[in-house]
Amino acid sequence: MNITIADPQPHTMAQVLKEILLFPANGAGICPVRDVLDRIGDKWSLLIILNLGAEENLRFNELRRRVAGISQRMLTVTLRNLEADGLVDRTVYAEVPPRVEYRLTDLGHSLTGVVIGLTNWATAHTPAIAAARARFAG
Amino acid sequence: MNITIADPQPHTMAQVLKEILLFPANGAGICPVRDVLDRIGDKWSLLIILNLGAEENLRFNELRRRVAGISQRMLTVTLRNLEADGLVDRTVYAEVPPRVEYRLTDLGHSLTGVVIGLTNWATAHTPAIAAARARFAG
DNA sequence: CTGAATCCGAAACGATACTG
DNA sequence: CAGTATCGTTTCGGATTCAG
Repeated sequence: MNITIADPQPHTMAQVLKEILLFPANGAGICPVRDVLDRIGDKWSLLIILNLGAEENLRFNELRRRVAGISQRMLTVTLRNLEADGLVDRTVYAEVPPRVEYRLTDLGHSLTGVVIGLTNWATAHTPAIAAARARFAG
Repeated sequence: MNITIADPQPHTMAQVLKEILLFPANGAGICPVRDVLDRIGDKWSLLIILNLGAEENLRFNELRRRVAGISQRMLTVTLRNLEADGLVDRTVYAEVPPRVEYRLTDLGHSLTGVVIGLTNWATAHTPAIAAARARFAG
C-alpha cells in the first residue's frame, strides 16, 4: 500500500495547504501543527521514536546507547513525555536488577510513516540546504 | 503522482527504520533528522512555510496577520533563517513605503509534501493524544 | 511598511551526584 | 539497571524602542 501525500502540481498543492489553514483550529487558539511540533519538535523525541520503531522494544540503557549523545536525564524526561502522549509504552519488570522495556504504541507506530517522510526529505535535501547556507553566508 | 512513504506492514516498517538508522550520518556527528529539525522544528518555521505554500507570495505584514500570535521580531528572524536555508526567497521593491515579498523556493515547495503529511497526522491523532494525556494525568 | 537593536524572563538542556 | 534531584548554562522568544 502506498500513502498519497499530495499532488505535486503547484496550484493543487496550494489548494491543499489553503484547506489545512482554513481548518477551524488554525487562527483560533490551538493549531494541530503547533500541537504536534510541541511534542515531537524537541531535541530527542523523534530520534527516540525512530529507534523504538526499528525494534520490538528497547530497554533504557539500550536506547541510551543508540541515541548517541543523549543524557540520562533527557532520555528519562523525553520518554515520560512520549508516554504521557500515548506514543510510548513503558513496562517495568519486578526483577533485580530492574528491567524496563519501552515500545511504541499503535499511536506511536502511526507516526513512523511521517517520520520516514521527514527523514527522506532531510537526507535528500541536506546538501542543497548546506549549499544555500554557504551562499547566504558568503 | 503519488508519493510512497512506506509499507505499513510493521516488520517492513521496522526494516525501513533500521536502514535509516544505519545511514552513515547517524551515530557519527551529524544526523539529517536532527539537522532538519534544527531548522523547521522551532516555533514558527513550519507555520510560515504552510502559509507561504498556500499563496504565490506574501508581504511581511500579510504574513504577520496570517501567522496568528507571532511577534515582529520572530517573523523577521525566522524568515531570515528560512532564507539562509534556501527555503524562502525575499524580494525587495524599491518603493515608498517599502514592499517586500516572500515566496517559497523550489526547495521550500519540496517540503510542503512532508508538512502536509505531518499536518494530516496531527489533525487525525490530536484527540487521541489529548485522551492519552488526560489518562496519564488522572 | 519593514525592519534592526536591546533587554529580560522562561524554558530547554547538560553535568553531576545520589538512590532503590 | 533505571532512575531522581539539584544546579548552572544556554537558548529561545516576547516586549519594547528606534530607524530607513
